Order: sequence, then structure tokens, then C-alpha cells
Amino acid sequence: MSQLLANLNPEQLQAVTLPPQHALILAGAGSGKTRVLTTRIAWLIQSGQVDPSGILAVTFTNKAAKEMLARLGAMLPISPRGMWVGTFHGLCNRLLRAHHRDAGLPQLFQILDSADQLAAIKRLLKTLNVDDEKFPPRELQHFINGQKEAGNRPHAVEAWDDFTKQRVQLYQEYEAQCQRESVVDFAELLLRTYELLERNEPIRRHYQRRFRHILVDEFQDTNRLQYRWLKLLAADGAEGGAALLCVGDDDQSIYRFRGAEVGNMRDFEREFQVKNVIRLEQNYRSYSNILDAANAIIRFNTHRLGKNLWTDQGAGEPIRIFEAYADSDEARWIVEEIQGLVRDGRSRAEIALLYRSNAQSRVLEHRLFSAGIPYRVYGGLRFFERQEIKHALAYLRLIANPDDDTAFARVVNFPTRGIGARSIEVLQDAARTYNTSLYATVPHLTGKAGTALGQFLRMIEDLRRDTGPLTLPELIDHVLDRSGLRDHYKSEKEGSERLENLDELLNAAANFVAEQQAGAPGADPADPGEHRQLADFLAHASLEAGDHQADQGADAVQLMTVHSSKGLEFDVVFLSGLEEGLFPHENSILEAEGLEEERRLMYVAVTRARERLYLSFAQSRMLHGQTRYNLRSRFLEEIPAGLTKWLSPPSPRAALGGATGGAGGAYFTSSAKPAATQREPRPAFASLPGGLRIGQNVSHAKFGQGVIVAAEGGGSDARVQVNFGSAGMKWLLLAVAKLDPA
DNA sequence: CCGATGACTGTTTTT
DNA sequence: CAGTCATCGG
Repeated sequence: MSQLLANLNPEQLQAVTLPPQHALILAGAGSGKTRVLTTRIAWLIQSGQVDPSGILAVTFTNKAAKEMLARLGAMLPISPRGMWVGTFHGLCNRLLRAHHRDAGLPQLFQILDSADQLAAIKRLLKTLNVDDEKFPPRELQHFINGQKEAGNRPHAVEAWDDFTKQRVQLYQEYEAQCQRESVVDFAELLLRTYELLERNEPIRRHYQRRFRHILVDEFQDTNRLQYRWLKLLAADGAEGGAALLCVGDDDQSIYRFRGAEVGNMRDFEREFQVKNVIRLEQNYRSYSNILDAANAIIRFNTHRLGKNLWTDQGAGEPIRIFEAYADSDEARWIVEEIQGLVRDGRSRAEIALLYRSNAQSRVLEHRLFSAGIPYRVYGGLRFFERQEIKHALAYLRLIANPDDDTAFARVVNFPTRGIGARSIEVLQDAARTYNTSLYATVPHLTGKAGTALGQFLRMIEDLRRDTGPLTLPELIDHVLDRSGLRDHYKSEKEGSERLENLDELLNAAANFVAEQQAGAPGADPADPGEHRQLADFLAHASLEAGDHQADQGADAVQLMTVHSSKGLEFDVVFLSGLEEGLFPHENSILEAEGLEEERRLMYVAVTRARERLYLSFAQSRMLHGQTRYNLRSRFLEEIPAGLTKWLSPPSPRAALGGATGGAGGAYFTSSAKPAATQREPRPAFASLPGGLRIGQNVSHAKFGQGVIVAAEGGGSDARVQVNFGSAGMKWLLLAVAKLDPA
């Protein structure tokens, strides 16, 4: 016990040993948040205050859940079995499987990931003959998810105008379709569980009594519905409610776009009359130069709960800043720098390359690849999202649940078997009249379409029957053969990688089975013969995108978006693409709220670094197939000059209509020296009249500072397009507009 | 009904 | 640029 609490600082100790009351822990980056959370659980159990089964711990990602279980396993002599640890979605899935009847679902319901959901919506619009120009599927998806997160079923949505009314109508149709097909999307997992607990008193009471301590990680990223869900579970039951301990950092809230409500932190404090608010502000991760930069940046945000990170580790190295001509130059420079670091004995796994959006990884990957540096990309298209895997899963889904029309539509003609659009249309019309799933409709059909479809149906039925006694990997192997998927990819010229992935699916299944057996044999007694294990595997595939990327063990440079870097830390961090429009992203720049979220994202990125931080940007960048010229990010200007060291001489930056500009606006530091590696500016851009060129900074009397991004015409008709930052993008006639080189 | 070809269009971040 | 979608000729 004393060992458990050793080496905690006073605030951490206080948090770990709080009495069983509600508490809010404001935990800054690198302040030992995860440690506090796990130690708290271990302490509660070890001191006999609670049985493991009385613990409910909610994490943000599956990875975090796994890590927490692993740490607990190492801390506790007893197995952490009986505890519920997982993501909101994972826990809801578990609850719905256990109480599927009360929730109005078949036991083997399927889970739609975002892409499946979008496909389902498109299919719905098609069958209803709705104009998808007027109701863009993506927008409709957003609308539906938003309503679900607000707890609104279609009848509860307030709709005054026609447009909203129609969308509500579609929402309703979508729900009916999902129910018919026994599928559940992400938001539905949460809402369905919430309604189950709310309406079913015995079940609610059962869990309210069971869970004595509810611990929530990354609380700043919970959405409204998740918060209500927590309130319901922690509400005062007969025995008094659970103690709710929420850990979060409002400065690291980066999922507003997905419905996260930082406001939950304030609401929690108020509604639960939280007496215990503890701030963890000592950072054990980074040197103070890095921390001071992060603090300086985040100070530009308003509406913070307030918190200041500090460290006693000393200043450390200055933050290195590099300006490149083009994105390819930026990538080349990063790779050269990495080679130097590796020569100096650094391990590649301790070097991270962060970027704002996934598209940016291509250039970096390209350079790394040609330099022969092992690297690993997180995120991007994940294993279970690859098309060959989705196809295989669709067959599996049909075995588990033939009414899954999304799965049916996906593979009914893949590999092609002579069932074309016309047949599908006939089938869909029939399904609508009989009000049955596509699968169940097939026997009703006669004629040509009926025969081909009948053959498909028989194949699926054979699969269902033949696979009953097989183990999961055997089952999948059988399906890959019988469906023709394997043959299809064998004959495809670029199919070898896909074949490998299909084999990898077998491995994933084998691992899944092994883990399940090792994990909790007593959790839910698997009913044999019902393909129960298959359903569990499919849920696993939907909920956990799967880290089946490159070799985990290899010493490889780590590439990921800033979002997926949250919670991780590295000795060396490169943050690339620090340009206006990219980071902060152009879609977020106009809204104050959006910009603040970008800044929090920047804060997250900076605080990932332990020892060394590189920030870089490029004057020009390929995006959407064309070259764009961006100003350097305002976030760079927000870092006090004394903390930085420019590796390239900074060029003057066009001002941004005054929104920022703190930090004194001084770009040079005393230690800045012209980099020896600086190349001559390349004559990359054609000259324009008046000695101007594309990419050049200019000033205009009315619009202020800007940069030339394009030109057209000639002679007296010559025009240039200038990006004036917050003053907008303008086309100017050179003969008329007075532009001075800046 | 199938596959190929070309136009178009869009991208932030993810459980 | 790259993935999706529509159109066209077999």
C-alpha cells in the first residue's frame, strides 16, 4: 500500500486518496493524469473500500482502456476482472448485448461505423427517391448524429421550417431502416443505452447499486449525451449514488467538431456540487522552454478554467523553427534532421512527426521511404476500414445477421456474379412492398433477377450452416474461399497486398479469440451454435479500428495527426505545416470557437515533446492538386521569442488583421544565427511586372499585408491574387492596385 | 450486365 | 492528386 502511494506529489496523493465523493481533477499535460487514475483505482481496491466489480472506468480510446488494465494488472495482486473498463461506446455495446431484449434489439445486432452509416444513408435516399443534392448524405449524417447526441428521437426534434421537417422525416426513415436491419450506429449505441437505463428502473437500479466508483478520463471530450449517461448511472439510488471522479483538461479539448462539450466540466462542478477540485499543474514530461511556449500559446484563449503548467527540470533546449520553400523541402529537411538525430544515437521510436491533417503524411512518408528510414503511420485508413477487409466483414455480418442490408448491398455483387443495378433495383422495390430485408425478400422474386440472387442466397445459407461448428479463424478462412474473395484478389494485379491483409484478418481473429479466452471467461457465457463469438468479433472490428499497422516492435519513426498524438509523449517532436489555413485550419479560422480549438490542438502538439521540439512551415504547399501559398501560422507568433531559435532566417510575415500579435512580434532571438544549410532562393516562380513574383509578400494600403498566390493575364491586363490573411483573398489589377513589396 | 474511361469534387480532426 | 461517380461501348 505504501508502495502504491510512494513518489506521488501532494496534489496527486490528495486526488488518489480522496474520500468517496464527487471530484474534478484538472490535470495538465504530462502531470501524471493516467497514473493518478490507475493508482486511485488500485488504492480503492487494495484498501478494501470497494470490490473490483464496483468500479466503472471510462476512457476515451480503446488503447487507453487497454493500457489502464495493463497498469492495474501490474499494480494489483488480484486480477482486475470484474471491473468495467472501456470507452463509452464499448461499455454501451456491452450493456446492450446483455440487455438486448429490453433495449429492443436482437442479440446479434451489428454496429455501423461512420462509413457504414453514410452508405446506409445513401441507400435510404435512393430507395426513397430523395434528391441527394438537396439533402447531402454527409450533412444528413451530421444532422442525425447531432440529434441523437442531443437525446432527440425524431418526434422530439423541434422543426419549424420545411427543410428541417423534411430532414426529421428522413431521420425517422433512417431509424426505421436501422431497426429493420438490426444495425446500430455509434450515436445510437449511446442513446439506446441511455434510454434503456432511463426507462427500465430495475436495470438502472442494478447498475446504480453495482458501481460505487465511476472514473472518467478525458472528461473534457465527453458530449452531452455521455454526460447525461454518467449522471444517470451516478444518480442517487437506494444506496446513495456512485462517487464520480472526472479527470480532464479543458485546454486539451479537441473534439468539439464531434460534439464534445467542454462545458460539461463546469456543469459537473455545479450540478454535483463538487467540493473536491484538484489541479495537477506540475509537469514531469518537458523542459520549461517547451512548457513556457505551450503556456504562452494557450493564454490567448479565453474562457479557460485556468491552469499553469510548471516544471523543475530546467529550461532545456530552445525550440527550433524552420522555414522551407515548399512542402517537399520541409520534408527533406525533416528527414535530414532525423538522420542526424539517429546518428547521435537517438532511437527512431522516440521521434514523432506530427501534422494537422492526414493528407500531410504523404510527402513525409515519401521522403522517409526513399531515405530508407523505418516509420510507422498511425491513423489514416485503418485496418478494419480497408475495402477488402470490409468486404470480408460484410460476408461475416450476413452470416451473423442476414437482415443487414448494408452488408448485403456491399457484397451481393462482389466479386461480380451477374447481379447488376437493375436486379438490385427490383429487389429493393420488392423489399419495400413486403417491408422485409433484402435478404428475406429474395425468395419472393421470380425471373432472371431471382435466379442469380437465389444463388447468392443459397451461398450465404450454406455458409451459415457449414460454419456453425468451426472456430472463428476457420470460419473466416472458409468464408474467404467460398465467397470468391480470395480468388478475386488473386487474379487482380495489385491484389497481393490485399491478400496479405485478408490473411492478417485471420490473425486478428485468432488473437481476438485468444484474448477473449484469457480475459474474462466468466463475463458472458457464450451460447454455442449462435455465432455469438462472430458477433463479438464484428463488434470489436467496428469499435476498434485496429492498430494492425506496421510492426509494432520495430524501431520506427512515429507519424500521426496531432489529434491521435493526444496522451502520447516523445523525446523529439517535429510539428510540420504550421501555416495559416492548415494549422489553424481554414475551416476553423473564421469562428472564434473554432480558432480556440485549433489553439488547443497546438497546445496538445507542443506538450507532446519531452526534450526537443521542432516547428516548421513551408511557403508553398501542394493541396487538392494545386500549389498554395500560405502565411506562416499565427501560433508561431504566439511563442515568446526568447524560447525559440530559427534554423533559417525568418522572412517578414504579413500581418494578420490584428487578431493576435502578442508575444511582442519579435522573431529573432539572441541566439539566432543564419543557418549554414540555407540554400539560394530558387527562381521557382515566374517574374511579374514590377518585380513581383508569386509567393512574394506585399503590402496594400487598404488590405494590409499579404502574399501573392497566383497571377494571370499580361501587360496592362496583368492581375494577381493576393492572400491578405484575415482581410481575405483578392484579385487585384496590377495597373490599378498599388502593391509594394514587403 | 460489365468494365473502362473520364469528369468532377473535395478533405480537419475520430469513437 | 486520388477517390468517387457518371457515362459509354462491348
